Amino acid sequence: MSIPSKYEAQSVEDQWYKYWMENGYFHSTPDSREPYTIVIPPPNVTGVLHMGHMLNNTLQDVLIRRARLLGKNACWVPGTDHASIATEAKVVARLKERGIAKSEISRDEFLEYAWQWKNEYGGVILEQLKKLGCSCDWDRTKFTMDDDMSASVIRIFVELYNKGMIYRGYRMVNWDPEARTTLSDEEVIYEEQQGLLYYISYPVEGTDEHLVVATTRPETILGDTAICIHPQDERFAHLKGKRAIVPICNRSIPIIEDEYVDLEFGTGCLKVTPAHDENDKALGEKHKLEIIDIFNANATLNTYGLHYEGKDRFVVRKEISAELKELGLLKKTEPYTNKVGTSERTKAVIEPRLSEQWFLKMDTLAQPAIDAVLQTDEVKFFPKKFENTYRHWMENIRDWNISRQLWWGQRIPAYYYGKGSQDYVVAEDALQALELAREKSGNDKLKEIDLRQDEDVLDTWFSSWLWPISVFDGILEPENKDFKYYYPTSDLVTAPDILFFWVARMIMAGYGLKGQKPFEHVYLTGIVRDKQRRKMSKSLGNSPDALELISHYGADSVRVGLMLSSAAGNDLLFDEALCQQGKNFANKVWNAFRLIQGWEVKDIPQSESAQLGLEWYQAKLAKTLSDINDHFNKYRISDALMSVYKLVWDDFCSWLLEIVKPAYQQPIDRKTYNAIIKLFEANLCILHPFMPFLSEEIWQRIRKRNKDEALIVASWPELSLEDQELIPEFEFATSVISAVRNIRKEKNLANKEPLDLLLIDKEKLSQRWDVVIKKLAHLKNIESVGAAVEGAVTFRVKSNEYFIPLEGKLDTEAEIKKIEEELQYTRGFLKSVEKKLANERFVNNAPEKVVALEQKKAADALAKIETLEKSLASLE
RNA sequence: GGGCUCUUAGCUCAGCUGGUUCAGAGCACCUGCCUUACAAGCAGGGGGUCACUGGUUCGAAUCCAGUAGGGCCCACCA
Repeated sequence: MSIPSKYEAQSVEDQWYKYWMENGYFHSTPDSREPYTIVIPPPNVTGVLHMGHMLNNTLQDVLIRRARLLGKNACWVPGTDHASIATEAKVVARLKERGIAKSEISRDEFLEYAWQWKNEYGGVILEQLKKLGCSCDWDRTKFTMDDDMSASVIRIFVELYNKGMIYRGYRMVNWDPEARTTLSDEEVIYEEQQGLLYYISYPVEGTDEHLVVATTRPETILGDTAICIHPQDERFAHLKGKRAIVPICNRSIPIIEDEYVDLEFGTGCLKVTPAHDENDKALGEKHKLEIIDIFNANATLNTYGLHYEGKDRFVVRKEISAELKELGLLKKTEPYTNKVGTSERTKAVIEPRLSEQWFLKMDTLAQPAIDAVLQTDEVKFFPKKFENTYRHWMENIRDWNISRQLWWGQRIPAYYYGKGSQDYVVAEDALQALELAREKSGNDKLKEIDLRQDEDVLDTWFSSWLWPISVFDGILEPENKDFKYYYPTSDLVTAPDILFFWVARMIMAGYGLKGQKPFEHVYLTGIVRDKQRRKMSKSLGNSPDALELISHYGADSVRVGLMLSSAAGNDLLFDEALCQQGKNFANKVWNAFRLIQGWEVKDIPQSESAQLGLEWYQAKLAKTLSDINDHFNKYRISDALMSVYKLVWDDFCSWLLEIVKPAYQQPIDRKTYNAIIKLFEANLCILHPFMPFLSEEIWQRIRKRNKDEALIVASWPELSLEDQELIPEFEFATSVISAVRNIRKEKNLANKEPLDLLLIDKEKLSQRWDVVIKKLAHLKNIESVGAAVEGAVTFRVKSNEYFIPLEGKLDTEAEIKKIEEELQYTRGFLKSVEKKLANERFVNNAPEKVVALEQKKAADALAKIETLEKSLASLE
């Protein structure tokens, strides 16, 4: 049977995924084992796999696969998010393509379209995760708008309302005129924008004076209801109590005084537009000003816009400034950069708008969530630095606007029965609502038809914040087996940009609703960027197609590429070369398999070198394994991978296999062979979380397996840390080997030309390594001698001096030079050490151990100098 | 404006409570090799005043202060 010399990922990956699925290895049910649970950060149901998902989900899969190998009951719950605003926007756009406007159809019709669309295209991303190798428990797949999930959301809304934590408020909110909905503060992104500061002149009533006001938004003058000056501002003192005329609409407005005004900024005069600015609204309330809202929902002007009615705010900005200029009321403009709020989803410029919305009180929810992270450490962040960010936000938290003027989502379960502002009830369904309404109104004759349910839906995050609870049905059935077993979950892996949106809120929900943390560890990934540090995004077009990468390099290689440079919390500068590195590694492992697979096994005695090599590798594996476990415990995933990488490539392939490898066409002894297979299996097991397909493929082929055996459910190796002294011994041996190789290269000697190695052995190191050195350095013979050998090339490892007799090829001058250089360095080194030791304060203050070490350094250096001087003498 | 954080080899990063695991790793680079597991490879090698300036200390990449320059988060100055 011939095995291809290149590993072909494409031909095996799908097959193994299918095999794992068919055997139910991803599926988890409660049992006596310790649970290990991850809930996926649910991607948008209409989303497609991008690099961020790949990073994020590879990390989760690495963790979940390792937990499975460690014998835990690993459960990774997948699912998708309904993403109300994003999905609704997509559905609206699609309807538009078909010539249907949202305004023309009913809510029910719209929802029907939306569901249809969701069912057709939704969940593509989950299929893509399978290509990546994600071992999710697909039987548990959830969608945030599944019936039970929605029912959970509604129940929590009612519960919180009844506790008085949810209230309605007429507030200034962030209005997205494109999506025509409000947004929470977190969904607004402030961007620096180059704009203009317009200086507009307002005539003062009854005088021929003018007041000049600086504004970035001239179109809002039509909503002005006051001009504000600073009470101490002498420039305007004479205008106190007077009124000004708003240009164009010629409305008379009061000139008010307030210390809020910054004397230094602009002209020291502020126009007040309570309907369109948070601060102005506050001023308006304080001074009892009229509120004039000049905008429609889509940010065109309404009737207050006069001749601008129906025109967009930005169009009006241009036109109105032109008109003002014509009227001679636009004194000047100057360039000005300010931060403009934009919608995270639609990128539209946010319009502050006054409206009736639902809010969730956050202060009581926040406190236990702050304590859990910062006091009790019940929830731990990796990396820790995000705890500061978290604290900052949590301590300044504001009430959460949870209503959205959309249709796609959980409809707010508030039912109105009358015209009064308090004529409503909140209930899980219409029937209960009716009962409550009758009670509250005292009107027994109310019928279901008299009830009008609130038109708004809930913010998407109002369902996601329940995710770790609701996926296990912990809200509707709090005592169910799954919830009690899997909750709280173990690890959460997510990007830091949703720390507030999601992570913080889940922690609040966990404590607030269940009195328990939702997860123990939060691993915050970096953001995937391109080589120029730009965030990878669809619009920039700098993001490679995830599936193309997989089909080109294989899922394992892409996973390795991502994991190699993904220190927690550090941005990942993605470069396809990383995938190539992964692919090279896959091939390396594959070829190790090919080598071993090709050996003929015979019952012959084991060689000394093989035995020694195996003992050493055992020790090395144990050490590396403990390093790897330590890395995992600290969530240093890329370090863990690098340790595996070096273990397999350097220690296993480059050293061990070379040590035990039989000569060409020679058989290998059974004992060594069996040991190698076992060690290879251990390597594959450690490698499996990172490269599940390749490792399973080789593991299954390397020896005969029963039907119910699979690497995915094998056991993580456990090794004792004995015989660790073999490691430094081996390092000594490899130094000798490298030195010989070096001389071969310098002297241009063929690799396999047998050489003699003589040495003056001062290190008292066990000579048992000679067999290994002999084999790997291609030596005829290793022999101890009493004195320096003439006519030989020399090198030193620690205090040992080695000679390779090379008559004819010896360049005495070069040899002398080499020794002199080494001598010079060693003397310099000795001098610095002696200087340190001569320093009384050092000797008196430094710990004994450190002083002893320095003394040893000095002694070693002295010995080496002596050796070098002797060699030099013999050459000259 | 407030808070947090970073600056170590060409690139990406390790270096925990100051002292031989202190100057490291991977990649890239350079030089030999198509040596029957692997050229997606093997062997060898060259790269760094640890951002700058002071301080503490017997001793600083590591602790402290300041300077310069990045990054992130928060914040309503028109």
